[in-house]
Amino acid sequence: MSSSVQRKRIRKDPAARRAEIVATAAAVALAEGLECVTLRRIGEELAVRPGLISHYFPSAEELVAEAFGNAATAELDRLLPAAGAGAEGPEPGTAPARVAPSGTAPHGAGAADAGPLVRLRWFLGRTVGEEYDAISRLWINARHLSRYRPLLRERVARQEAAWRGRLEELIRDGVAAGEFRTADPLGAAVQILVVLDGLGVHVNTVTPARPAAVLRMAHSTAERELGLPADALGHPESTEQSPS
Amino acid sequence: MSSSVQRKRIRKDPAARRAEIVATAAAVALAEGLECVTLRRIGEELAVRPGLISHYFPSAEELVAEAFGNAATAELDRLLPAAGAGAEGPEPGTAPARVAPSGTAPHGAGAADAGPLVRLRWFLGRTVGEEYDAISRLWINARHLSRYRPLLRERVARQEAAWRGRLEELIRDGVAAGEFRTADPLGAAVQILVVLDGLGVHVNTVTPARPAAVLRMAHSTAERELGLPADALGHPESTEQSPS
DNA sequence: TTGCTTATTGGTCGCACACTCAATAGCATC
DNA sequence: GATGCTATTGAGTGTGCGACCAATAAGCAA
Repeated sequence: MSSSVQRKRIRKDPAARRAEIVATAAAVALAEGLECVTLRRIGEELAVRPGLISHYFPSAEELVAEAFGNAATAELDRLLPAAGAGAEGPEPGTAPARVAPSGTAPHGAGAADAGPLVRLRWFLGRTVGEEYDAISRLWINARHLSRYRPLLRERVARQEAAWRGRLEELIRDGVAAGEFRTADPLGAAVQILVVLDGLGVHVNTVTPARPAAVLRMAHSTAERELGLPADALGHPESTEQSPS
Repeated sequence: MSSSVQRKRIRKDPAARRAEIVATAAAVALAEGLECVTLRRIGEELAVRPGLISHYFPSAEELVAEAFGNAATAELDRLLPAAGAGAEGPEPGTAPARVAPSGTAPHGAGAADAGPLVRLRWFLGRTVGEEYDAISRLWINARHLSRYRPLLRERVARQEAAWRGRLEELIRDGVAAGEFRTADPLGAAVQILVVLDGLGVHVNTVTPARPAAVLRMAHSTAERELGLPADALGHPESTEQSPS
């Protein structure tokens, strides 16, 4: 009954099909790496011929860049939602397709309507642990591949700017609310991100267990740069549920 | 006179040939990336058939891992020479072939016989600027590729340990000499390296100019962790010759 | 000089990739 | 129900890769 391949063509709306392709590519990129985003792979994933993918993306590199941009944007929105971005969502229907946020909705401590300090603590708490590993892997992947792929390089630069901007905005909010104290919100944001990058590069390697001081580097950098008392941002493990 | 290909076989000592292959692979890895280390590419570089390369390296992955290890070791020795490693060199002739250190011999400020503080300042001074970019690129490359290549992953872990150990040793020397003050030399070393990694991941992307505070992050981390006064380690650009 | 070991060649195979393009068939519209 | 647009297929091209192996010749030893 199921031995013959399905020959039935499913003809879809170009915009919807394109969105579907991008979403699939983003998922593959996040889970397996950008080099697995190939015409064949994505075509197979969607039960569609490779030629169709190249119909929507004349060059494969475009798809790869789009996949990265999509995945990174989704993760940024999940980890560091823009202030005031509640459940309503801006411009429903108009927004380009994005990979579905994996499970954990930012409802509660990380919600965009909480205070800057709480939001920052929540963000930093999410940047340690296995949950963040896939994102670290994606960034390393993209940063390396940027060496050879101009289009991807540009997308990486744009995402960098987005993450930097989002964090800077959070810091400005905190300064305005009197929770943070810094003369250079952008500089503080960059420093925190540099430390996060440095902490994240080891995901693909087996690294000896790190002391708490190292695991807390992003936290202590933020505390120092934002004029917060030590431990104001919590400990990496204390924000999470207790390990089984 | 030179139209016909050279058919003359040059038969070399296996050890020498192997060393030659590794050195070439390391150079290609450093200059163009680990994915350019292929049987064909290295064979062409040495005017030799690809089959010969696989004769010495049954799996291509082994060669890639070896190339990385070789390049990284050479760079470590150049940037952070082991204390007491002067011109004599340990066990001459026995050491495996390494890519030739590129020009700048560590004679002077960075020499292994200088004091720990001077050596550290020299090292940090070398980690900013275009000179270090190739090394940053290599590390990102290797860290990403480690995701798919177990042999390389292990080599990366070994190199990480080597860099960490070398820096820790330098710090211990400094503590013993009364120049540094820390209760946890290893922790300090790791923190400095994390910051360096974080600063280095952007080499393949166009990034907006960074403020001095960011460029000095490794310096200030070291000063903080080693109980040094601010600016004790100099400024990134002041250690170098003046730009033209 | 002769012989022998083995470093080196030349060729082949299978695989995965991006890219091209004429032919085909869904599906909305009339 | 017929028609036309176009999303989708199928088939084929060329490239580069690692791996494999029998044949060959370089250079050392007898």
